[in-house]
Amino acid sequence: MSYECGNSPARFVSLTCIATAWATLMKVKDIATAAGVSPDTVRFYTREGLLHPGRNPDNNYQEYNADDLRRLRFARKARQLGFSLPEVRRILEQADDHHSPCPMVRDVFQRRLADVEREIAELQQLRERMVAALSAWEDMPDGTPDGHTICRLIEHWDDPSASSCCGES
Amino acid sequence: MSYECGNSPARFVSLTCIATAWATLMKVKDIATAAGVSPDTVRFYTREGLLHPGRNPDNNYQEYNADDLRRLRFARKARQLGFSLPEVRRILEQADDHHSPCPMVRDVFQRRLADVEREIAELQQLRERMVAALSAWEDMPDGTPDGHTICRLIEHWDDPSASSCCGES
DNA sequence: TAAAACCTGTGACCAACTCACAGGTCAAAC
DNA sequence: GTTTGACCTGTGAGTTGGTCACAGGTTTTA
Repeated sequence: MSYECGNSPARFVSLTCIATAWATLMKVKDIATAAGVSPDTVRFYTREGLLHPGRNPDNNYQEYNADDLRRLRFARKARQLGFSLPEVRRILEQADDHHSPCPMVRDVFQRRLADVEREIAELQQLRERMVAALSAWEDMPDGTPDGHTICRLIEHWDDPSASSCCGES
Repeated sequence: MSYECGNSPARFVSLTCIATAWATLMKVKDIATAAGVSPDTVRFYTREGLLHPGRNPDNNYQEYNADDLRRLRFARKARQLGFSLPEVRRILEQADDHHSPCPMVRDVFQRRLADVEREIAELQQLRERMVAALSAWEDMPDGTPDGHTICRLIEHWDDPSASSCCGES
C-alpha cells in the first residue's frame, strides 16, 4: 500500500494531488495509515511533541510531511524495542540537534533490558505462586464464610514472601 | 507486634483503652500498621468500598474493627495472588452475602493464571528482540542524523513481527 | 501552650494510549 | 442545493493501583 492523496478513489488523483504528493503532505488519517497506527495515536504523539506538523491556513488541518512519517515509524520501532515515549522524544530531540542519539540509545536500551528481565523474573515468581496455590486448592473444600474466614483458599495460602514473625489474630 | 491502642506509650494504656481494645477499634494508621500497608492504601481501599469503617461522632475519625483487618489482610493476599481490586471487592461482597466465594475464586484464578502466562510469553519475546538487537548493534557504528535517518540502530532493526509487504520511502 | 503527629476529604499524578463529544470541513450523490 | 457520510479540530475522561500533596481540623507530646 503506497501513500494516497486524501481518500479520493484513483480516478480523482489529479494534478493537484500529484503536486501535493511530491511534498508528501498528509492529513492525520493518511500518515496514520502509512505508519500502521490509529489516527488517535498520531494525534497523541503530536500532542506529546514527537511530531511537528504544519497547518493548512485554509482549514486549520494539520499537515504531516515525509519527515514526520519517518519520526512516527521510528517512534513505533523504538516503542516495540521497549523505549518509553519520553525516551523516544529525547532521542528525536537529540537527533534534531544534529547529535547522534545512538550512544544514548545503547545506554537506555541496556537499562531497559535489565528492567524487562527483572519483570520477567517477578512474573515467573507470581506464576509459580499461582500454580502452587492451584494445586494446593485441588483437595480443599469450598467453605462458607463464617465471620472468621472469608475464603480459606486465599486466607490459608502460605505466602512464601511474608516473613512476619508475630502476627496474632 | 500486637495491636496497640492509639499511639500512647504503655503507661497510658488505661481502662478506656483496654475496653476499646476488646472491640479492637483502630484508626487508619493502626490498621495500616497491623496489616503492613500504608495509611494511604487503607484510605484508598476504604474509598473503593473494600473496608467499611464506622465513625467516631466526636471527631469524625474512621474506626476499623477486627473484621476490617481481616478483610484488609485478605485483600492483600488476594492481590499478591494476582486478583484485581474489583475482583477482590466482588469476592468480599459475595462473602458478605454468606455465599462461598471459593468457586468464583477458583474460576477467576485460572483465567488470571492464563493472563500471567501470556504476559510472560510476551515479555520473553520482547527480551529476545532486545538481546538480538543488542548483539546486532555490537558492530554497528554510531551515525549522525542526516535528515534521512535518525538512529540506524533502531531504524535498521529488523522487526520480526512486521509483515508489511510494500513499504517504500 | 506550642509543636509535632495524626486525622479528614479531595484531587492530581504515573503510562500509553483509547474513546467520547461537540462542532467545523469537505467531497460525492441525489 | 442539500444532504449524507467521512473526515477534521481540541479537549477531557477513562484505564490500574495506588502514591503524593494540600488545606484545614484534632490529638498527643514536650
